[in-house]
Amino acid sequence: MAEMRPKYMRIAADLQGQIEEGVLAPGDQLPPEKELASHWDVSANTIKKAVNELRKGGHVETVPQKGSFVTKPVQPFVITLNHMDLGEDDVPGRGFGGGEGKAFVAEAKRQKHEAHFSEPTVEVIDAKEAQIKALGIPSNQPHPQVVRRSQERFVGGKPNSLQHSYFRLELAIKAQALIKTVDIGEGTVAYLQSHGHVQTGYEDEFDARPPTAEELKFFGLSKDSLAVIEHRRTAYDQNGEPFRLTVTIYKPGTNKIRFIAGEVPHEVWERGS
Amino acid sequence: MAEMRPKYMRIAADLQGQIEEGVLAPGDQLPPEKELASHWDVSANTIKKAVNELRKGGHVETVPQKGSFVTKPVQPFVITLNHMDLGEDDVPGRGFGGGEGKAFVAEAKRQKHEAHFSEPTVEVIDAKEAQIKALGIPSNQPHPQVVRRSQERFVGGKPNSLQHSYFRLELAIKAQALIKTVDIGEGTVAYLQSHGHVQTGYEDEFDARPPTAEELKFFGLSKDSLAVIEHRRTAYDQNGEPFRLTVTIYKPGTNKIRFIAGEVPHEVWERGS
DNA sequence: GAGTGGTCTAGACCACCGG
DNA sequence: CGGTGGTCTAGACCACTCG
Repeated sequence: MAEMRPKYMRIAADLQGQIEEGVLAPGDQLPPEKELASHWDVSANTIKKAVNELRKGGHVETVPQKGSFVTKPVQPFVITLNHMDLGEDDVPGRGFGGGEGKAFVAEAKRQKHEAHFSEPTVEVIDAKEAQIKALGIPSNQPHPQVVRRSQERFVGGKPNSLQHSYFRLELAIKAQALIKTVDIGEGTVAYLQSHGHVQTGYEDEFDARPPTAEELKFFGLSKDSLAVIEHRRTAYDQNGEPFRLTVTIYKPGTNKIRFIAGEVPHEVWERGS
Repeated sequence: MAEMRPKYMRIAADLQGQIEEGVLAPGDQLPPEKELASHWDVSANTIKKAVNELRKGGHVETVPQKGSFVTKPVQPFVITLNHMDLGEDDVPGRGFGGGEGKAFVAEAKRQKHEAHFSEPTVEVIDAKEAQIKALGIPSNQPHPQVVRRSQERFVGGKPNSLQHSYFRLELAIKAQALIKTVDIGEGTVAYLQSHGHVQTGYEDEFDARPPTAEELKFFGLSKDSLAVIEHRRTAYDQNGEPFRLTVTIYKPGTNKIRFIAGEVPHEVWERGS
């Protein structure tokens, strides 16, 4: 018989089976690694590799020095990225375009989730290559700097996503609310429109990557967890100039990120409500 | 002084520095793990953890029993998902909507990439929950089955993405090309339109998850590599019925997945050309 | 057959958490 | 304080690839 799969894979599969059958219920703490090791009569490192597999699959979350816990299934928060926010089709309930602050809370409420967000932190930082390119900053500028507004967003009391918006320095001088550490209630789109930049289009990009240390801390996870999803939106104004770069980091599983095109049934829009 | 970061993190950072400075050039093989271990005077496991970090960051790719190699930077293949494929706006060069076969090769060519794809493999399989839901199969149906068409896609001779399309069994009986193991030259959208299903809209969803064993094999990677990006498109016809589910698996880094809304400058559309 | 990474052991010490 | 997971060692054997 032999079972040529590595031990740690077998143990991971065993544990996953126990989770699926409810022997280990959502929220339960796994037995300590030492106990698991003696149960299967393997060394501690082998158990670590097994638990690692479960972590990568999103079945458990490990908090260092406390324990590993079976992930609670959550009603995912549906994030519809192509809100009809470019003109007349601004129908309530048709997505919120990943907007700042209040738009986020309103959309969560519609989906019967409680949500809140931190006050933004604002910094002027040296621009990185990606930000220079996205914002179309001329390359002859010696030490390009940008304004970064960051917010932490929570759904159901738990960390949901991190959002960073980048603006050219000149823009923040014209539109000073950008450098205040206060949420822009009307939304940045409306606010910047009143300062001469109408958002007429945007380009969205998606990537998956391992979380940074900061992100791990925010999401409360240990190393070797899931990858995060990075969504970058470059917004263009009526002159075809990029004027905002918004980067949002999501933990997979708790969010459902989608885009809708053309005609789809009403129920599809309403999903998640 | 002390440097309290774990050794494996320091070593990973060292190696990454060597890659960035060109000491280790793209395509180069890393020294064998044993050699690295003696160089830093640490045990083999510590080196493994260090190399692991690089793998997760996409800086090296490891082929078991051969070695670890510095990732070659690639001109990413730009995949614009909201091709104007819903009507009159079908402008060449404006994305290919993740289409099957020939559309994929044509888009690659426009971006000056060589591309090819495998003949599709076609199977009738027991439908999984996600497929039943997406295709709107009635829940009173006892043993729901679906047709799955799968293609492997290559760019520049290297594995690029895996695409699986799912259809209801009844549809494949009406539209028999779906169950032939031959690429549908005109594209499934056009083909199914001539069989009474006009694609009038779609819903796209994104996720990140660890690769399955099959995907690891296809991409030629070892375990503990990057997460993959999963893109699911549910297509709706003129009656608001879902009639196709297409799931595409991308390796991050080699592809740039994007969505465009509203008016953006021409250069944006042309990026990647 | 030599070289590679993958798995595994049986220990050890540490840092952080909670009561 | 005891309990937890995180790091680390110094070995071992295996499976696979390639010349």
